[in-house]
Amino acid sequence: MKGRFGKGPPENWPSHFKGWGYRVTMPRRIILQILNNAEKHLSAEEIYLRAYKIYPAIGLTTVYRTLDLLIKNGVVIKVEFGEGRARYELAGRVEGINCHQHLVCMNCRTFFDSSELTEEDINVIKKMKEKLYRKYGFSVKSCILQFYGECKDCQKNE
Amino acid sequence: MKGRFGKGPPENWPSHFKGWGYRVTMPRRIILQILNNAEKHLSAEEIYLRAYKIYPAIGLTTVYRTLDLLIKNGVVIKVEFGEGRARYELAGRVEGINCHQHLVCMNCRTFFDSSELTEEDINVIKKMKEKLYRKYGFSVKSCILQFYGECKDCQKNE
DNA sequence: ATCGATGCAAAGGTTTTGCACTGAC
DNA sequence: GTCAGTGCAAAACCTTTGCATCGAT
Repeated sequence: MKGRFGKGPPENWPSHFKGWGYRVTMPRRIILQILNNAEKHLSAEEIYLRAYKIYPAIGLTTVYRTLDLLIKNGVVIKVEFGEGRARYELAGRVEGINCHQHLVCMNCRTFFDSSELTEEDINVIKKMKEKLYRKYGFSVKSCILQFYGECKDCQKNE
Repeated sequence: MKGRFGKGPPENWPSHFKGWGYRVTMPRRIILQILNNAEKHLSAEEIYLRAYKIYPAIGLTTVYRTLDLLIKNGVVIKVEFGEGRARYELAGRVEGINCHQHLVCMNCRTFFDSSELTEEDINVIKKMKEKLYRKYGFSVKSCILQFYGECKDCQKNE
């Protein structure tokens, strides 16, 4: 199971599992489809439950293993919001970088996406990316901007 | 154990545990001291091991509970690098926001800080903060910019 | 003296591993 | 027919909880 990280996700990934040298199986097809249709960051268990409805033979183990594979190939990003479980989302490519913006309420622990990066934001991130390459030889593939604070509701109930 | 999130860390926090209405105990003093001297992001176990050398009576449970307390009071930030365990670091306040920049190698899983935010970077983050408040009523207290990619060494061995 | 804080042991929850079986190539 | 991929059960981990005891105030 060699990671091909760096090549980025092929356009038609379902069939391109093969392109990476991996076998195309039902669980893999389904997991990718679920991630593609996901309206939010899903946990491994949530992915498992959705997959189960379509293909009850699936095991949670396979979900974890497939996610690892997709992460290694740069198709999926693993995110953690301090809940004690990881969440996964498709890496959407913007300007050569996959960039996600998350808000986490430190009080009630809710979290959500805010994918509202302006052109200016993206330019700054691109500059940071270049600087990190010059300075550390580190090649940035994706980035997560996680803001912690208090959500509207929690501020009210202060 | 009421969180006082939002007030920010007092300048002389060891003695100010008391200021928050909490008792000043040996474990708390030691854990804070360890975090203060830490050269990197420490896991709960690493903190425990360091504390143990100074005060062998300490328990891992207390480490977790003290960290929760410090997080709730905005003194410590909990970070996750996808290792399956959390790490903790002191929240250094910059321009009203605690901001951290992390690099994580998706191949070898090493990670490190790059706390090199330019004035421009900080301005952009401040703008984002303001926008998030206007748009969602979300009050940003700290932010983590996590870059995922490949480190120098892993690129060589490709 | 009170009651918050602690340590231990046990529980809880997520993720990983071992192994025999299955199915994609 | 091979061997990568799978599912199950068990193991491994990290973190939290219950409870009796300790100690800061």
